[in-house]
Amino acid sequence: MLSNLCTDLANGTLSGMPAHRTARERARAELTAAIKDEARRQLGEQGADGLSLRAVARELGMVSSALYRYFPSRDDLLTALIIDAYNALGATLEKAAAGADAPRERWRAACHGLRAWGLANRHEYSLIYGTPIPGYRAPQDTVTPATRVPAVFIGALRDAWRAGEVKPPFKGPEMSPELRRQVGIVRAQLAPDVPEEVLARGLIAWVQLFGMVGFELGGQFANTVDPADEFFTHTVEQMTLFVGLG
Amino acid sequence: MLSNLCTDLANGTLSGMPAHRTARERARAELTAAIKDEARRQLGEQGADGLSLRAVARELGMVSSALYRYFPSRDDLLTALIIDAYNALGATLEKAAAGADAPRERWRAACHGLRAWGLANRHEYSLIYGTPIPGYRAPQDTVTPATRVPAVFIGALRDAWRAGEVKPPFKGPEMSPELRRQVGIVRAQLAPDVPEEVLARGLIAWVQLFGMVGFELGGQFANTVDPADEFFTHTVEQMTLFVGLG
DNA sequence: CAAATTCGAGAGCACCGCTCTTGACTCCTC
DNA sequence: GAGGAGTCAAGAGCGGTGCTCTCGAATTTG
Repeated sequence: MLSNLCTDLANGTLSGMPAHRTARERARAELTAAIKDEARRQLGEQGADGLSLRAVARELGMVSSALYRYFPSRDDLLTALIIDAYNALGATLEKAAAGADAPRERWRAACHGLRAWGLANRHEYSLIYGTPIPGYRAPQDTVTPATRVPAVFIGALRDAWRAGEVKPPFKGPEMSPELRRQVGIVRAQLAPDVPEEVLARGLIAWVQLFGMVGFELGGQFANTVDPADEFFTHTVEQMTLFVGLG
Repeated sequence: MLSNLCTDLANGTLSGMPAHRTARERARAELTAAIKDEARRQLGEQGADGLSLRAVARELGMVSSALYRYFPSRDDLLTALIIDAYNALGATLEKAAAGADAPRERWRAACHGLRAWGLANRHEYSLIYGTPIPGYRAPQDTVTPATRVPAVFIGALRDAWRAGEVKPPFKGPEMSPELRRQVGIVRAQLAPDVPEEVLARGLIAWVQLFGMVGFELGGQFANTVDPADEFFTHTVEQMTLFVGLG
């Protein structure tokens, strides 16, 4: 349990700062970071399946068993990479959105930012949004970083609504009470003043966006709209209109 | 090469019929089927990663090396399962669509059929539409069966157009010449009379649909629209309207 | 019947995640 | 400053994986 605390500190999962009171702690923090870096490198080359603890240890010039002092299992190492990936993507989107002024431009920027990040870090993208790794259950630690990504989109939509800039182009079907309730959960947390109908459209566009990036990464567009740059841009415009941000 | 022919025959990948001239050929065909069945069983339990040639052989009471007489590698076994999955899904959707009369109802039926099949066969769904297995390249044999699935949707859209039932609810952005050309590839093959604008909307809805099923299977809807029945139905209606099939 | 082909079985290679033990090292406390 | 507590890298080892090769037996073919 003391060792767990140290691991948490080294992983940066606690809000407390490094401290590094002793040389041992500093060495531990550095080695933990080196392991994650090498693991991320291997992840980028061969994907999650190709990530081998033994290979990481080999590359770092140590024996495989030594690595278990830093990450109790392969899954724990993967969890650390997942958290880092969520944070990296979240930061990227926040930055991309911050570059635009009007809410609707922030929405567009976030869409294009997501695709760009996914194409540049396809294995990390697959790690967080791809087929779940069998037998792996994401621990609670991943929830908070994961929230940063949708927050960018919902934030843009919320601000657009407040500025009176959201006008859906056609009337959709009625929402059932249960669906209203479910959408209301998100609403209560992030956008209490936006109507459920608008949030539901945003959610549809959100899913469409991730479907598109997933299809492109999976090569499902082969022989049709591949390369997908034009289709992506066109679809973002269509879905932006659909949401009412056009 | 002769053995390849026999394998192809046993797999049913050639259009020729069994023949079974000798007892050996019959035994080979039966064992090949048994291997695929057991592999499919294990796939359904633990996913593609959990599929082990040794475990399949063990379960069938044979030695692992004997299995290589039937499938030259694990990837070949996976390929056979992929082809079967495409065909099973394709047949399911064709049947679901055939149950409806009006084209727009066939479209809806295909949407709901896809989700139902994906939920009932999640690992097979992931095999064909999930994150690509690293290092695995789908051979040409998978292309034709894969085409059956989109053909159902495009067929419904085409028939609806011919019946004059397609009316997009709002004018979208202009399509670039390059995007027109890309969409035109699909158009030329399956729906030569449907305008590119309509096909592009259909493609957007298509991607949205797979994004939704993928999100649901991946548990991405947790704590929001989960269970996703209501959201799925609502979104299908929205996207059906978006395409102009409403 | 004899030759050619196909088959199951076994041994073996290199890799994997993970566990346990051992001996050396560092740190904290008396 | 010396000891004990805690931490560390290393090694051996377990059971698992995909895959290759060889060998003798069975079956099909001529």
